[in-house]
Amino acid sequence: MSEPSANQDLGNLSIDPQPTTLAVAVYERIRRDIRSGDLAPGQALRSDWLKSHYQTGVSPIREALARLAAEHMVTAEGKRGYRVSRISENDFDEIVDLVKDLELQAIELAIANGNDDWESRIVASFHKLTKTTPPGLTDDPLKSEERELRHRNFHNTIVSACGSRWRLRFLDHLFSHLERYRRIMTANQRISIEAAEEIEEEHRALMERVIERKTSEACAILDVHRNRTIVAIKRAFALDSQAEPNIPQKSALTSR
Amino acid sequence: MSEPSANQDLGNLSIDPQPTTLAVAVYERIRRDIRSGDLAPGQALRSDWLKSHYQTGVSPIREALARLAAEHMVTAEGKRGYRVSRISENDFDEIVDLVKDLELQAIELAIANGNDDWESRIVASFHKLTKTTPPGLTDDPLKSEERELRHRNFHNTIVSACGSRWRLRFLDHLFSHLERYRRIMTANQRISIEAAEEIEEEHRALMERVIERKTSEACAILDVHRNRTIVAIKRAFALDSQAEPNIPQKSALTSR
DNA sequence: TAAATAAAAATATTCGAAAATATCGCTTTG
DNA sequence: CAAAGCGATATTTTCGAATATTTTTATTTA
Repeated sequence: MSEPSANQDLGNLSIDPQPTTLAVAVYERIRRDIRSGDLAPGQALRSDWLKSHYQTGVSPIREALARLAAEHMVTAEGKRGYRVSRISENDFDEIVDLVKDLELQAIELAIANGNDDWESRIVASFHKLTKTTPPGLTDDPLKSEERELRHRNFHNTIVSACGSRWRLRFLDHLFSHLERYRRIMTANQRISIEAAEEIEEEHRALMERVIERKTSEACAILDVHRNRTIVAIKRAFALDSQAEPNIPQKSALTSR
Repeated sequence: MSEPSANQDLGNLSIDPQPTTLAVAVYERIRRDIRSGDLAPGQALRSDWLKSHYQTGVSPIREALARLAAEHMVTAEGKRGYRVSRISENDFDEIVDLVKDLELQAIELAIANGNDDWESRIVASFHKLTKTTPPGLTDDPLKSEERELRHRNFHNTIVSACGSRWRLRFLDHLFSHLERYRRIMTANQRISIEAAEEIEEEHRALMERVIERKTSEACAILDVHRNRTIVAIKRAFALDSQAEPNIPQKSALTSR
């Protein structure tokens, strides 16, 4: 396993240009639909519906679901099939805590180990990010999908030089869940142009501090950046529980 | 999601008495065989062989492999099937680092949150652990399998009150990989009765400090405890690389 | 001889249907 | 009336075969 300094293969972070098997392709599509909220939490995933919606046989679908179950994106229920994993404020808090733990250390390590190539990849991914419309400023699902991809990519690139594939895997995994929470809870929330610009400035500042190797300043900015989202999501949860103090558990039986 | 204080459901840590589906049963069996080293790193997993060995059709097997791939216990290779994930010293180091990070924090949280029930579960799991033969003192695969289960259970129980299912999941996941390294690298290594007793004493001391809520002392013991294994495994790696500086990559084609 | 090509074998992946299981609605019984 | 029993239906899980792909072997060609 020879490694050119700290610039290592990102592992599962890179996406197949053309997925290797149908099962993997379906897996990626379902995961995307869960992250976007298109497949809602708690929703039952009936094989017939999945078959016709994704245009395949059961085998690829069941393989995809098995993988997603291992990632806790879906939940297998005995011999009663699968459903999209439910969300909860408690679950969200746990994810946030872990991300903060793992990401802050990852940034420190990345700043310590990163090389020129890493820096240029950060600059590149930031540039791509700025070329997209922020979420809450567009209704085009394709555009917001692309935005999310680039946003995830930007943050992944920064930590990518931390030197630990396992840490990167876990982080990416947690990012995915975090993204789901953000997209579901802040769906159809508009944001102002000013707020969008402020977010962009945060990304830029983060990038600059990281490249200048100012560890503690970079961490501080990241903390602010994360907290902004967290507050928004927590507020959404608060409103939600106000509207319906007890969510009816048994529902969403007819898919979509 | 109401929770009775910190005594929460362990999630995937509890094992199904009778697995719900064939696919899950096969998944558990293959995972066990990989952890034990029975299925060696790098070994190709041919569907025909798996079918006859585990006595099922392809579907459950492929679902099991899909889950294991998500956990990085096996690796999917395009349309060329699966093989048991390879091991490397670098990978081992990463796992160890992460475990230390996550476990130390988990213990602190658990000690802060744990209640009477948690304490009694620790005592119970420790008692069960003492009733088994330490690894390296028996050749009976059934006995060492049971030992490993109880050992994992002991450590899992201690952290179980940390209040974060996600953290527990990740930890359990990492423990599994760590166990694989330990069992593969220290296979057919005998240990002395004295060493075995010393390990048992460490477990007892850890349990006692935890229950006495002496956080820093508990962490210190855990650190020593982990380092003992780490040193042993690192030594095994050193001997290995001495014997064969370059491991031939393409091998183990005819399964078992 | 070495590289390139083609046929054959081995293997993985996917499909469609059979089997097993769970769910729903209805009837019966205490 | 509530609870238990029982078909009928919906759904998941599993199998066996069909298809697609990769690997090996043999053959040809430069």
